[in-house]
Formats: sequence, structure tokens, C-alpha cells
Amino acid sequence: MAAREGYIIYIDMDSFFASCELLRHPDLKEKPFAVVTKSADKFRGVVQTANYSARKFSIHSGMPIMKALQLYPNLYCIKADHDYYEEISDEISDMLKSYGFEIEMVSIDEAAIDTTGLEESKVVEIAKDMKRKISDGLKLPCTIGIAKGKTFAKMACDSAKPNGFLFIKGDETLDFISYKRVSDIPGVGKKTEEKLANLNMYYIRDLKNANVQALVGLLGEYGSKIYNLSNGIDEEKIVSDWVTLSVGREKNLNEDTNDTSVIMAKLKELSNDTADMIRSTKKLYKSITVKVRYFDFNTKIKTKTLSYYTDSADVLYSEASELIKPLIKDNIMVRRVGVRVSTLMDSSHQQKLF
DNA sequence: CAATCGCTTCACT
DNA sequence: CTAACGAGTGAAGCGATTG
Repeated sequence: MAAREGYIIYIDMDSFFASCELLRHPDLKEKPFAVVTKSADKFRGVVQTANYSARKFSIHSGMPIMKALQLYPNLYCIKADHDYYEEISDEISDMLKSYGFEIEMVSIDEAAIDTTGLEESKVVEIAKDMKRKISDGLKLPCTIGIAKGKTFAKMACDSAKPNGFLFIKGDETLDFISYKRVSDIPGVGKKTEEKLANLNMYYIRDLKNANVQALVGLLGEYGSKIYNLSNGIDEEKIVSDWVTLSVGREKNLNEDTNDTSVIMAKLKELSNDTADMIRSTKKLYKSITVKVRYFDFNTKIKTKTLSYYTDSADVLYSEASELIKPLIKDNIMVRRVGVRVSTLMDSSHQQKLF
């Protein structure tokens, strides 16, 4: 079990959307507020990011707005402005790229940087420099974790939030993770945690001496991944040229309905948006998926793969409307519809449309 | 038997 | 502190199908 050679610097912005909003609404400082889904109907939205003052009232991302307002009735809600956050994210990534290391933008507000080849003291120095640039230059708070491995670095980062900095030396990795909960492993959510709890495994140290086969039986290949992690082996690679596998849009209807014309109108809107996205990334699609969520949250999808690649919005809409027909039923109200395209290809590859 | 397809599940912000 | 009825996006996984 060869340990990873190099350190990974993992940077995660603190309540990113909320911090971005503070840049242009400084008056909100200290006030509990939340960035919420920009949905037509506020009664159906959820909190996307709560600032730390709001988190004191147990408000967090994913929580229905209505619930958040119960917890703190004066909560100030701002509709998410993704274009704005994207611009700021680009500034951050440009700045980080200028150091010349291999870097992965893991999400709009997270980056992983591979410093393999650099001596230990230098790694910490550079990471501090990055934090200073984000804090002084961009006026945004962030947390940095450093460890031997992308997953471990992210975990270090998570446990140092907010506005933190944590360096885990290579030989301290096992000590660091052993007493953490299984749910502290990125990718282990509610369901996986539950399954592990059924085997009486709650902490990472419980995984360490577990039977690998049992874990694989329970979780598939992911089982062996977390087994390795629990033993200090983190083989996650930094992927700088991340390939998009699918793109789509989905949206709640203003109210539940089974009126075909209303659903088709929404489908057209979503198809156009999706086609716009695919064109803006200079890609072509071959597969089309439609999704319907009914009033009771039951969700069905239908997928069709074409015999050719295209970026046409019209093709998307007409195929999607055929796919969705069998999902619309007289007696079941529809709450939400979605369109997604996959099996993508660069349009520069110049293939023919047949 | 490997690649692709269609669909469900899961995680995150 | 549970559950909360909850938006939007995308990847992973898996069984069935196909060639």
C-alpha cells in the first residue's frame, strides 16, 4: 500500500453564494439570510445556501423555504443568481491556475490542486498565499485543507470550516480520519450511512477492519473504495479536463396539472434552454431523456437514443414530446418536468448528422 | 461478451 | 433533534438488450 507521494490542496469557499451576495449587499452582514432557488413560486423553493448567522438557526441547504421561515421568520431570502456566482468562480479559478499546478475545479466553489513534487513546507506556504489572495484580493472567505489525497484533503477542508486552514501531515492521515463518521466521507450520504449502520459501522475506524467482500456486497465497488480510504489509501485523481456527460433542465410547474398543453409548453421552454446550453458548450447530443415528477413525488423518466448527433432545439422538443406522452395520465397530476441530453460529442469533431 | 441503452438511486449545493 | 413534502443538476450503478 504505497502512500500517495504528493499533497493535495483543497479549497472550498465558505457559503459561497451567500458570500457573493454580501459583496454587493454589504448591509446584510451579520443578518441571517439565505440564497434560495430562483423559482417562479416561492412556496416551492428551497434554501441553496444559508449564511452562517442563518445556520445558527439550523437553516441549511436543501431545506424548504417554508421550513426555514418557521425557524427564523425574518429570514431574508435572495434569489440565486448563478451567472454572477459563475463570474466570481472564474476569477478564483484563473487566479489559482496562475500558480501552474494541475488543478481541478470540482464545482463552482471548490478546487483541488495537485502539488506533487513540491516539498512539504512549500506546499503550506503556497496554500496560505492562495488563501490570502482569495481573502484580500477577492474579499471572500474560504477554507483550505491539505492532505495526501484528494478525498483526505477535502475532509480536512470540511472539518476546518469556516474560514479555516488545516494541514494533515502524511503520517497523521489515519489518525485524522479514524475517529470521523462514515458520513464524513465525501459521497457517503444518508442512504449509504444507513446501510453501514445496519452493519454496526458508524465510524471510519469501523470500516478499517471490516470484511471487504461484505462492503462490496453492500455497496458495490464503492464499498472497496471506502474500505481503502479507511486504511489510508486515497487514489482519487485530480481531473483537470472534466468531461460533461449530460446536460439538462428541469422545473416545477406553477401548479400541479395534467393539462397536456401546459406540460408541452413547459417542455418546449426546457428544450430550448437545454439546446442553448449544449450549443454554448459546442457540443452535440445523441440521447434525450424526459422526466416527469407526479404530485406524490413519484418520478418517471423515458430515454431515447437517436441514430445521429445534433444540437437542434426542434429535434429535442419533438422527440421529447413523444417521449413524455405515455407519462401523462388522466388521473395523475404532474408536478415537475425535465429534459436532459446525453451521449455528447464535441461539435468540432464534425461528424455528419446521419 | 463487451458496448450500449433505459432507468433508478444517490449525493450535493 | 426527529422530519420537514422540499429545487435543481448531474454522476454512478445495474439489469436488459444488442451485435
